[in-house]
Amino acid sequence: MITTKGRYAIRVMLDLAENESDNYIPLKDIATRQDISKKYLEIIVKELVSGKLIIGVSGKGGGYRLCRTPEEYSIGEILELMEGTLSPVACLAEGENDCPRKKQCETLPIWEEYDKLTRDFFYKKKLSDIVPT
Amino acid sequence: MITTKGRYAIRVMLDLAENESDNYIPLKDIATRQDISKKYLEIIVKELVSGKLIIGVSGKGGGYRLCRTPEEYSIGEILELMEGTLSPVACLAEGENDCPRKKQCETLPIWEEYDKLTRDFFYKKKLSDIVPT
DNA sequence: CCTATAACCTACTATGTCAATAGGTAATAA
DNA sequence: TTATTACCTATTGACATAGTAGGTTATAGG
Repeated sequence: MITTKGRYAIRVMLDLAENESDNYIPLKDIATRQDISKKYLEIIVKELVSGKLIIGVSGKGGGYRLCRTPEEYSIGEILELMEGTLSPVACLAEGENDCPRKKQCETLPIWEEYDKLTRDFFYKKKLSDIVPT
Repeated sequence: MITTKGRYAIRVMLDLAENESDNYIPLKDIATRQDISKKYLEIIVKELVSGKLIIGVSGKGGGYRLCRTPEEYSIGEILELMEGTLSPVACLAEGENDCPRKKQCETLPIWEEYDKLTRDFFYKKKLSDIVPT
């Protein structure tokens, strides 16, 4: 299940997209607009920064800013960064391909199919598809 | 994320479908064939029984048996029974429709779309689609 | 230089879920 | 009466989630 971290991250990215300008946007403003604890958002934006999805600048006049246009962000990459994996089943998540029953497993094809469905859906969906025009 | 309970439940159902006969199938046999702890499977089949997906009979010669044909079981209903919900996001799970931001939430449509995608996928997929013919 | 503002950093914690295990009781057929 | 089987209650270790708390560093403007 998609957690608050992933969902909040998308809302942060959206907020940045909607309030784009020459200035950096302070987290305080995002927290207020989105009605999410600033402290908790700190954890989330930190990961967005280290994942190179946004840029953060300290000090007065600082804040956060997107480093690409909204069309160039897929929801999938945001979610994958925050959740660690987009896989809806453990046996398909990265680094866990060691199931001894893999060859004989009759259910694996379903999970693979669903996994692909999920990936396609979220990678095709762009940030710009959500921003109101 | 789909848990072992859901995944094991499908394997149990499949095992029952593949080994269908006039006799009831003891859990011990399923556990051996599927290589899953019998103790853990007890929890799972218990829920399958109370959810009316299978029938259990105690005593010698007892065991479990499907109560419909494999064509009549959707993977979705098995998963939904075991996981509690099929919703991939908390805000859409049953009984949690109390998000105060619902009306203004820009991300809700994505979750709804993904939710529908997931439901359609798993409810269209039948147990008989997996059983080797 | 000083101060306000803002990001950044480390640590902690309550709660809950997951994936089992343990040990027993009740039902049924031969 | 005995072997077999489902059924029942309780417990547990490990881990993840959703935060909180409090401090340090960087930067712009006066």
